[in-house]
Amino acid sequence: MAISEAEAVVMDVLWGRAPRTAEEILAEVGPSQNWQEGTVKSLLNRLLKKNAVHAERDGRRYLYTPLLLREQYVQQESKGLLDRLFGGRVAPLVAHFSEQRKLSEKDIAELRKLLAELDNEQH
Amino acid sequence: MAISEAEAVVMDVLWGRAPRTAEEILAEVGPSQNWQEGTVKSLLNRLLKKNAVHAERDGRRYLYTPLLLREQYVQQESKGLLDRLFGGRVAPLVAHFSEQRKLSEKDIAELRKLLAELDNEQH
DNA sequence: CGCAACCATTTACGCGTGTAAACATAAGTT
DNA sequence: AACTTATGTTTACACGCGTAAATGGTTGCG
Repeated sequence: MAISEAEAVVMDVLWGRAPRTAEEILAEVGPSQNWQEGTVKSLLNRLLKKNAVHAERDGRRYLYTPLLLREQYVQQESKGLLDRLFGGRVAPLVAHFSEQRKLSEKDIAELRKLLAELDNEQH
Repeated sequence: MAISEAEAVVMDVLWGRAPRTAEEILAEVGPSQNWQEGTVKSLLNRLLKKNAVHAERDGRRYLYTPLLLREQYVQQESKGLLDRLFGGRVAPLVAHFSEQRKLSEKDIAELRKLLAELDNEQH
């Protein structure tokens, strides 16, 4: 089962640093998200059921560690979008942003560099 | 309210050609999706409520036309992903696909061309 | 030992979604 | 006029999600 958006927020905290306690997660995420403790606990439990995190007892509390890797998650999400909207091809996606003028100077510079590197690997 | 994935499938048909009757939509989408008539009707009604499509009576049936443009939808979806996963920047997204070896030769060629064009516009 | 504090687990509830059955209505046919 | 057919509208239902209250267990303190 896919992990939901709220769950991904919790994962983000764990991807930043792990292991973490529920309390720490709440501290980091509570302000921006306005979540109560119970909310975070529920999300953690759902993530446990989905095998996206692991919990290890540490005295009276648990330490949570991500099992699902950020790379995997990003991969799934981006591939989904790419397939649904751009026929699975990257260039049309970039073209889309280009038309939308959403390419910054920095983006362009980095893309150039990226292509140059691909060129080098080539032979 | 955002339009859901199943709803987007219906929109896709309408983006391909419009106006269309419910029957035509079902004919195009039923085989791949295994949907019954009622399902398509429900989705159309929800899209109506969301003002994503317009329905015009034509005798005993309706002709459905998209109001939400494909460009708008693609824009929302891609921006959402970009912001959530890549800090709103395009280059990291492409880098991600590059690392994943998801750039085809064709992609690379097109990206090169795109950058060249951007270069021309520049001055 | 009994109670308070601290965490976690369970339960809850309204909402959107995917899917469809049931119902309504109008028009064509006999 | 009654019956059938074609279409759309309403209602339904299970499930995941966002959010949190209620409940339960364990540990430290008086």
